[in-house]
Amino acid sequence: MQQRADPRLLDAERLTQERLGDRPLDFDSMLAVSNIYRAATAVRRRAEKGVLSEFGLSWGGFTTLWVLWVWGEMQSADLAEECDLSKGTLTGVVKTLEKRGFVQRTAVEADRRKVIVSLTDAGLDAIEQLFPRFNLYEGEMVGDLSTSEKQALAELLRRVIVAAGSD
Amino acid sequence: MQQRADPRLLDAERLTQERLGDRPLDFDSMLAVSNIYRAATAVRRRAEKGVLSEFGLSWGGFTTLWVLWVWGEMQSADLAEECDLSKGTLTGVVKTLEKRGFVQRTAVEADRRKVIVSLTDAGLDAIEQLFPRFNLYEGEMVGDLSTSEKQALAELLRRVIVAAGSD
DNA sequence: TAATATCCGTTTGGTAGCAAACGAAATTGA
DNA sequence: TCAATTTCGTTTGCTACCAAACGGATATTA
Repeated sequence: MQQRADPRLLDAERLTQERLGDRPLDFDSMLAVSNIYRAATAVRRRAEKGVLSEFGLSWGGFTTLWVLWVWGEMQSADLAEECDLSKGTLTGVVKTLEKRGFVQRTAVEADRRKVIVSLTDAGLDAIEQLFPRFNLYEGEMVGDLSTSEKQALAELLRRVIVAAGSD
Repeated sequence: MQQRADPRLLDAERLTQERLGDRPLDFDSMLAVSNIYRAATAVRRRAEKGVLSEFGLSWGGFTTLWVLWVWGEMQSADLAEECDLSKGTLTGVVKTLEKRGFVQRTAVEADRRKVIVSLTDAGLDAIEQLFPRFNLYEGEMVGDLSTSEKQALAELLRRVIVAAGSD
């Protein structure tokens, strides 16, 4: 009597069960973590190919514009922190955004080591136009989920972020 | 009477509500998507700094070894597909793994355009040692969640993967 | 002060990632 | 049979990303 495969698993997940099912592994954690990563990749690629490419922005560039929009101008180190990038990476991202005319750097008089990054008018314009459209994409990507499922998903992930972030 | 902030939101999420709360945006989708991405970054960084660095492996290199372990030797294009990488990227990852002595390339007699990638003995050894430890990390990173919450998380993400993957 | 330590953003050197162009090898079709 | 097309994996040119080294600027301490 043929047992039907669990329809809630992706093909790759099923094969993994077949091949590793006899080992003492934590499959629930494995599936949760690997799906976090796969979902993030899918979401990023979709957004980059869709809205973001029209503005010549990568995910990182978009995030940076978004943070500056919501938080206002910031010093480089804080911006890196908020965008969840290393400061070295941020230097490159800001350089690219500067070329596109979306942000500007300003030297700080009082402490000449520091640099303030802020949106230009063009950058403000771009993010004001872009974000509502980005948000529509977000809606599509989690469109299969009900409101309470979206909230549950966000909350579960919040706990993962906290747990994984604290070494 | 001071309203207390919702303790279930991260600081950045709270500020976003403050700054954008009056706009007609889909906040539930926004929080779900951005937390997917933040969780993936946190998980990846933690794993790379922890177990993976001991074996000189990146996330992509690890994934490739893992796929070869579970699925067995594969032709390049299929391997790229299964690892969720472009074929160009896979060429580089395999090159790195070859240097480390973990995989080998074999020409296909019948069709000389094709290349089979397979684990070496050292590669098999590495993934057999590595995966159980990686799995412990996975367990820690979602350790705050109950078994049923992990399963719920995986299932919600599965639906996001499907929705975001189908353009 | 002057010497030392710390802090800040950039640079460097490495891997990773993509799309698109490429060249060699099949396959198709006329 | 042979020209055109398709199918492989690699290469190229670009951005992104990190850790660590760097060099200038500020703080600290003697």
